[in-house]
Amino acid sequence: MDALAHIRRFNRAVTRQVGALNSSFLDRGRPLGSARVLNAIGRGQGDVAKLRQALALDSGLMSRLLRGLESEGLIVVEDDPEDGRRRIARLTEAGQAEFAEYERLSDAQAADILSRHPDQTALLAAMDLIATALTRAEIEIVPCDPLDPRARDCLQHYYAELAARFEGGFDVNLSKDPEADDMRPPRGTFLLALSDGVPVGCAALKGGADYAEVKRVWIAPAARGLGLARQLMEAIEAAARDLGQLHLRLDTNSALPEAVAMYHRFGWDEIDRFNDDPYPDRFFEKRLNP
Amino acid sequence: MDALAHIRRFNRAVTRQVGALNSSFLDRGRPLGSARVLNAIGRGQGDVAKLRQALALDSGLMSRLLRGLESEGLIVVEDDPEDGRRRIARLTEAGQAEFAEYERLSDAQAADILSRHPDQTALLAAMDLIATALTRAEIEIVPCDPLDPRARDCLQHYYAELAARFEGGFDVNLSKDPEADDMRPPRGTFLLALSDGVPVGCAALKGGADYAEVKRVWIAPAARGLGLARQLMEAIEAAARDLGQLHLRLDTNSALPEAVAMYHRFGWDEIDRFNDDPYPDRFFEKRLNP
DNA sequence: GATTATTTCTGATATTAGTCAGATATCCTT
DNA sequence: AAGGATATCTGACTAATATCAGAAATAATC
Repeated sequence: MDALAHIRRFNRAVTRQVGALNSSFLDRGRPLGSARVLNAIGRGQGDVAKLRQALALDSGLMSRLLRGLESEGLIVVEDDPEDGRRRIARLTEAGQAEFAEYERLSDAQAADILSRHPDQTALLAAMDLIATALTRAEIEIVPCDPLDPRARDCLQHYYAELAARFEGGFDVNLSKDPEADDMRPPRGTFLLALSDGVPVGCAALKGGADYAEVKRVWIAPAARGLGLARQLMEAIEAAARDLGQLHLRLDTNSALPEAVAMYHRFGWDEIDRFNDDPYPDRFFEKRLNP
Repeated sequence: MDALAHIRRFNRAVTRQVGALNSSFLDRGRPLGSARVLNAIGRGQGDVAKLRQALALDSGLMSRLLRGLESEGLIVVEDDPEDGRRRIARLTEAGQAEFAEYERLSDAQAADILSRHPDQTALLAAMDLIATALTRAEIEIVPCDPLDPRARDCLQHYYAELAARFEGGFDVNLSKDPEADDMRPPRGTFLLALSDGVPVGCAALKGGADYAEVKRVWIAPAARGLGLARQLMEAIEAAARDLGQLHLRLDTNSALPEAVAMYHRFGWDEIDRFNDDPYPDRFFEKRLNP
């Protein structure tokens, strides 16, 4: 049985699924085009130009769809204060209610899919893997507060993975957990890799007097092998330069050979132990050009 | 991060994917409706009534789409000899060529998706898991020749799994490999579980003089937990009844505890060793009512 | 054999989606 | 300040999709 047969089967299965979702959307009595626009606006895509690009719509069609939603009282379209040519759409109260109904429909469908498999964790992992593969070009790296729930989410996965891979386990309380303030501007930063809003990786820069430390570099299993680590490390270095931190250090562990190999590959120099944290046994530094 | 966010992301990713596939289909200069009908016919859905149901089309629209394809010379629509009201569509030679082109387009896209992830095995496994979950209601169990490539495919997976799970490995040549003839009517049968044409499980009945043996019960990892084993075992028992084999036996191994538990659960009685095959160490039998 | 149901087909019509050309207002660059 | 680029909007048009009503042929049922 060749691989293509499996992909064809997958394509047919999800095509049906998408068709079912679309027709359930039509049950709300609005053509699919309008529904798509309404949902995109509800999801924060208010900028009409971006909206048009995201939905690949002709400007004429877009304009008419907006007029339609406007006359239904679901949206208002206002001039962009920063650019008189552009316009920005936002939901009215009625529009928000309608958007919430679409979200409810979509969530009900999602719950239904989830209920179709006994191993929901495996199903979610499979979905993540596929969604990441399909949207790999669109992973964006954004700064984020280290206490943001999405950041906490990444860190929990990170700690859990360390606990699983270190022989003696891992207790974050025994490690030198950086203060959140050290990972916020102007001292440092915390970066999140987002794929369609879902966090799939993180990395932190912890500011210090003599040097800055790179911490908490983690990539979701579903997103490994896509070159995301390089993107994150480059973003961290760029952030360090912006903050005037040109002397970087980090520590890691031999139990994470792919991390050790990665730092070597990315031009880090291995150095002697520079702290007394009980977990790391490998230490690196890198000096940046201004 | 809750599960629904992950599913929504998956939905968006595959919706885009489906959209891309659809628009690549449009590159062949035929509206999507016609293309869908042509493909359904090519995949064996010739019966116009079933076609209409499968694609959820109005009878008027269906009729016009068929006329369109007919006037393009891609299909011929003939009366159903068994029911004068019904009609049956089939591809002409030109239609088959056109259908093959669509398959090629779809395969090219499939190959492209596959190339987007470094771990293609994991990606395929994830696709299988999802496709199986989405189409679980539509798994069909069909008899099949034991030498059919799809059967060989299942058996290879089966042997590989035994090799991985038995302490000393597994060599099919040391085991009593049933002759293919014993697993064909009228002596026995070989059943395949198909999900949209892809084999996701198998089971064999090997005919014998005193009793028939159930062999080669295997479920693809992606399809486990869906109750497929019960379906297969019930189908095997039904086949045994049809063949007049009311005394069934099987052997298995303690290294496969879920199999042992399953046979107990399905009403099999554990008995003493009844053969000298080196691999099994657990033996079962079941007597069927006629 | 009459009645009812089913299947397909045709005609009429409506809605949705997609395309193109040009008008207008604004922004950007020089 | 002028010219070119960009964003939106409107009008005119085409194609595709969807819906409805009824005709014709056949099957199923009583």
